[in-house]
Amino acid sequence: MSVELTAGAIEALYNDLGVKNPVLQLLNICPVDTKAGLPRFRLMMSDGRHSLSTFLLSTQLNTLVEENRLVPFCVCKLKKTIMNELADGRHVVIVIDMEIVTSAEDAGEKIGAPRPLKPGAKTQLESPQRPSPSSPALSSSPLDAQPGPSRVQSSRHGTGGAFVKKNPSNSPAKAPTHSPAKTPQASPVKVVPIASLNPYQNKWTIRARVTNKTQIRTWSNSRGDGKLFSLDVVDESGEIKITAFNNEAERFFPLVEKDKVYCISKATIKMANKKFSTLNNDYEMSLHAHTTIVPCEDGEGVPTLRCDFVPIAELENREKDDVIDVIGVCKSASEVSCVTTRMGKEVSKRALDLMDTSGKVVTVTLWGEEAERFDGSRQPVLAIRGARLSDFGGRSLSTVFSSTLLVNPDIPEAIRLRAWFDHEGYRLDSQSLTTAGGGATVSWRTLSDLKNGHIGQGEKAEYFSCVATVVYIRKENCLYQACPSADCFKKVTQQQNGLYRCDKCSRDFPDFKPRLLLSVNIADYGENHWVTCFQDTAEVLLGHSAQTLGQLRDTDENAFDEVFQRASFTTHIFRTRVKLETYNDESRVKATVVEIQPLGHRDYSRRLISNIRKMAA
DNA sequence: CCCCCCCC
Repeated sequence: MSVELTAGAIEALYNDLGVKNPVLQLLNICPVDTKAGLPRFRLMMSDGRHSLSTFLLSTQLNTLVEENRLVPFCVCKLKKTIMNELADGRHVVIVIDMEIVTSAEDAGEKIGAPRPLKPGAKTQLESPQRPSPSSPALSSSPLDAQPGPSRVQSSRHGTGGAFVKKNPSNSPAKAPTHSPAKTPQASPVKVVPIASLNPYQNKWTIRARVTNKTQIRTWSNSRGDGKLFSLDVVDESGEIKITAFNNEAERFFPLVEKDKVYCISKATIKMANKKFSTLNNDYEMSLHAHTTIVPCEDGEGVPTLRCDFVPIAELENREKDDVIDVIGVCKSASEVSCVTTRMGKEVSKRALDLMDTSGKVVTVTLWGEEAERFDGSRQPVLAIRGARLSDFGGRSLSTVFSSTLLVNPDIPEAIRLRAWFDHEGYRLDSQSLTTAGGGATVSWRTLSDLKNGHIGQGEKAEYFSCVATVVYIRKENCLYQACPSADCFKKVTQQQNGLYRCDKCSRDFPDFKPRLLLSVNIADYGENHWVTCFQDTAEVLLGHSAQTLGQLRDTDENAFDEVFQRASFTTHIFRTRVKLETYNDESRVKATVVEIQPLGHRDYSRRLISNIRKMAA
């Protein structure tokens, strides 16, 4: 097999001379030390004449590595690259788009006898670990962490050809030069791709489009309080989350609009906390007093959000918690409803059914303001960038904070879907991946599973159902005085003046409402365990409202006791939420009952009864 | 410097 490499392309790429779709051979690939977040890969490429090891693969191409296709000796066509000059003068070629034109097996070996292009100013003394031409080992240290002067000198291996800027005739100049490769000092700071931003460099400007903008939010915790808002921005190389706090929040909030393009410079780049962002970047940005954000006049070239849509039918084969992009016609949308989270917060939600040309439908849940604003009445095409896959009801989707909704976006996929749906899709007998009611995922367990740590050991909450019998209910402190305002369940304290103080609402009330918090010991045939029932489940278990119980306790102690007697030794299905909670380095599994379905006394088995008696004794 | 991905 004969493969033609684009001779001279390495030199051209390095010097940003503009070379179209060069064909290069991969000689080596190694991960760059990114500490956290998505892996990044550094490549050594060859054009048969020269090799260069400062190629950086943009993360959207990581799949090529994961699929084991981008391996040494494969031949690639580089369809889009961006040359980026680091603070120390080294040039990094960021590969935005490429395709593999010849596999490693087919290419078989190194083509030609490429010599390293060594324009860097480092001498051998300064850089003893520099890869030798015969052993193309790459350093896995961060590209930017190494110090180095910013001069550019001619290649030691070259034929006198130097590295120069593009000249008017668009052909490399012949005269050798030692002039700095940096742009003249008078010119503005160079626009760099988002993919090249890192904490070690501070003179940069990015030109990026805003794809998401949050409202201003306030916070208050032990470390202080303040306000903030955040943006997601994108350019052709990647994306990054930007947060503005306090003064900067006030300063920039009115200036920045979604979908517009801005030049942004002088901000802090820090590691992204992947827990809170699904954006494709290891870093995020926060603004400071010297930050500038200027609207960009010629922003047409800056892309809108790029999506990698997963067909709805394909969701069946994806993992729970995968973050995916999806597009479909919104066949139907529920009314907006209000749910109370387990933290006691009220939040709006709306469920949509999305369908695509596979004829499959999936339910997507929107939250908060997004749920309230969404108008599904005209069956719009909805694209969601970064939705999270859940296994509720089989397969369903939910938006998260970093998801972006695009309603009737002006993209080919949306236009195709619209036409398809209006012509034939609308009458198709669609099949949903999400079963109504979601019930298909009940996980039946025993209390031994809980005791032995088979469930409830993860950071994330797990749900299980078990059949168990109430052995004992703690009467002491089962009722507390809760804040009377609608959504607040915080405990109140009575003041000198007789009023009840809620610290959460920062208000005094003339009264409180009694609320239940029951510690219940339940047992099945093998084990027993303490679980907590809050208001709703406690009322089901005891058969009385918290209000009634509060009155009984204060007026008729015997009747109060009898309620607890009657609830003892009843058997139910307990749907229970378990989670490992850590307080002061000590962790324990917290089990909260979220639903109780009575089974009645008849369902005792003999073993169950004897076990329960034993444990109650 | 926050948010902790929410509900069935």
